[in-house]
Amino acid sequence: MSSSPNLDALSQFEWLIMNFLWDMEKASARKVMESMPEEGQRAYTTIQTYMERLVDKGYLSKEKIGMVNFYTTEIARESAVDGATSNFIDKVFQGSGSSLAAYLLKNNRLNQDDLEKIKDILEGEA
Amino acid sequence: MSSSPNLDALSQFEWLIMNFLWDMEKASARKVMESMPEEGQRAYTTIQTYMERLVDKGYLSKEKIGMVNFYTTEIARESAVDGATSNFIDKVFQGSGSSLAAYLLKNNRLNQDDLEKIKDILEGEA
DNA sequence: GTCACTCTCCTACATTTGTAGTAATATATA
DNA sequence: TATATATTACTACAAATGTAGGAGAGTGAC
Repeated sequence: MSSSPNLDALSQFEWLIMNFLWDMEKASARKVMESMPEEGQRAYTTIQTYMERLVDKGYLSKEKIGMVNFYTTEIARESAVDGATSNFIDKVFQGSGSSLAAYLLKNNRLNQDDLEKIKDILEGEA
Repeated sequence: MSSSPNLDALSQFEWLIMNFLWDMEKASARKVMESMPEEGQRAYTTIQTYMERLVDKGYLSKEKIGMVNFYTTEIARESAVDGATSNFIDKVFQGSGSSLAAYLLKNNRLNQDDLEKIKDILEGEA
């Protein structure tokens, strides 16, 4: 809902957590832990620590209900995606979004369906 | 030339350095320092430290000529870009390259020229 | 009421990252 | 040759990140 206060880049694991929270709206650390995929398996307290730090960074807020903390996102997914994408393009593609786009198209990162969808978007917009 | 041994993610600043080295083929720390843009201004020894660490990580190699160290890339730009892009797509777009592509198209990250080029690519490939 | 369980809060600690100073050495110059 | 300058190698240190254990407080089952 709010605009990003300062955009610390999120780590891989922080994104895992945030993505889950953006989908769920609100969840406890336990819930987050249980939802983690293979690579996301960490000790319960590790997850807790991550989430507390995300609160410190302003990405999450917490509300205690009974004895359990529930966490909610404070930053809109769009802003986070936006910031991350900008940074990524800046550092890896030296600021050129089209280089990234060209790269995606040329490196078989998109399947036929994707290409069709993109074509549709292009037709619709241009 | 070689394939990436282990793909530590590079930081913003490390990308600045690597991008310069990929363009120059070979350069001294001083040269790298002088080439840095505004945001890349750091003490000379800071640049040195970064470069030494990139050697440790296997991204660069150094060769001493006279009393000066010259650094060369050991990892192909393509592998690095590839790894970074995969990681980025995984963490931010949950593995969906087409989501990223769609995002680029929808968020005015591409200008008219870019769009034309992309259309050309699509026509050529599909 | 007691035991087992679970949760929060606090603490800890190794590693990585960002940043740079200093000592020793080589080199160019006056 | 003495001096200023440039370079490397080494060291340092704070902050951030990854990871988790332990103490203490509720709670549910008996």
